[in-house]
Amino acid sequence: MLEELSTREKIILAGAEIIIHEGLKRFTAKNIANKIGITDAAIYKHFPSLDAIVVEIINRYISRCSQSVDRAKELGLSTEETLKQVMREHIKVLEETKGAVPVLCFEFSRSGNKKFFDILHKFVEDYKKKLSEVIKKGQEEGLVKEDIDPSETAMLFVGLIQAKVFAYVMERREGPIIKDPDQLISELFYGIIKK
Amino acid sequence: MLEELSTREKIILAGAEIIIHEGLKRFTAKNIANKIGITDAAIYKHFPSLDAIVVEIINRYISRCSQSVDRAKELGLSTEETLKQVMREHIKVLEETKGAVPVLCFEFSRSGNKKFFDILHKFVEDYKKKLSEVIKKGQEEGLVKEDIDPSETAMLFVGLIQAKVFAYVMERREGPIIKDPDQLISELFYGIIKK
DNA sequence: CTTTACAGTTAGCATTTATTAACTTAAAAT
DNA sequence: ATTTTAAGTTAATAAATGCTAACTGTAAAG
Repeated sequence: MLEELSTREKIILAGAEIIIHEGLKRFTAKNIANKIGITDAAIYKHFPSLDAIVVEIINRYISRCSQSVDRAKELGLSTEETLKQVMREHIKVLEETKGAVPVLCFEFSRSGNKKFFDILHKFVEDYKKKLSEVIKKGQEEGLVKEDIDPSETAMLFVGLIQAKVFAYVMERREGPIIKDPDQLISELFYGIIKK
Repeated sequence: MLEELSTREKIILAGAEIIIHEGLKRFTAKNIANKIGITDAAIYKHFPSLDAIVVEIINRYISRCSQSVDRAKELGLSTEETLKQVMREHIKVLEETKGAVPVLCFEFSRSGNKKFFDILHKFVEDYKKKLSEVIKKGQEEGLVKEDIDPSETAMLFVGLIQAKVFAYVMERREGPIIKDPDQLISELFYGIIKK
């Protein structure tokens, strides 16, 4: 294929792949190095520490997610369509990253590592805020129920998508994580009960 | 408090607490032992390996979840109330296990560890089957929308709960994971959109 | 040409980890 | 009263891990 990738880039990709397919316990310098045909020590020519690789992986995911929300908002759609578009964009990013970052969130939000926590926390807060605004607008327009908490629901959005990754993995499926994004969105929007 | 707990029991509780509050990387014999005032070697008087502790934590959660579905079904409630009761029971188990199992699911579903994966897989399939039956009954009775897939929706149940654990962890909250279970159930049932 | 910088190597160090072995002690069983 | 067992200890081992240091080759810059 296109072997034009720099070693730095290969490290990031191999690292993400390990997290996705083998779990955090296998995210070690040796495993990453093996995967791309160098030695573990060579990793440190490109990154000061393994933590730095994780930071890079997270930051890339975060910026893509944030951008995708902004992109959806800029389309000038109705509130309902904006919300749906945001979800669709999020699902797209998730598919491409196979849900690696949720795993990282789970682990590093609790690892006592302030650096990670601050990055992840800031991201989640930012994302929640952006989404909350759309939901709040929906409430003002009489579209969304008044008794729901916008920021709670925003987190539900994010979490729900991540849970789909779990189902995907547990059912040993191949192909897309979310078969029918619009069905999922519709269930969240209109519930599962008739009328 | 009630110091009547056996060491074995303390190990399981301390282990779960470490997983939820400090992450999997800190799930080590030494950390568990420190938490309950014994040495790491003493752990092995009660469990053959650390993996065995994880298996025990997962199995307990699983059997309680399964039981709670059966219990809810036996109450002879309406389909709608049965579904709600199942969710309430599941949330109760989740709270009592402090959300450790969803975290483990995320990690071990991709760790390549066949032992863990098989346990989780069996659980998910079983749980999905039981719940699907209730949902299907709901569809036959005209309660639940026809265009939803029962087993997909069963997984949605599980996923919703995972989403809540994610939010709980990311927001560094204390206390209950799900503040208002009935609100959550209602959102799933009736959606977030008005009418 | 020579120098310098880069990107890799091998070797090694300090630490951590899971686990085991050998020993102690106190309580329960005989 | 003696033996056995359970549950703890300390000490040790082997392997893995993160990371560093010293070295090597290559290729661009001067």
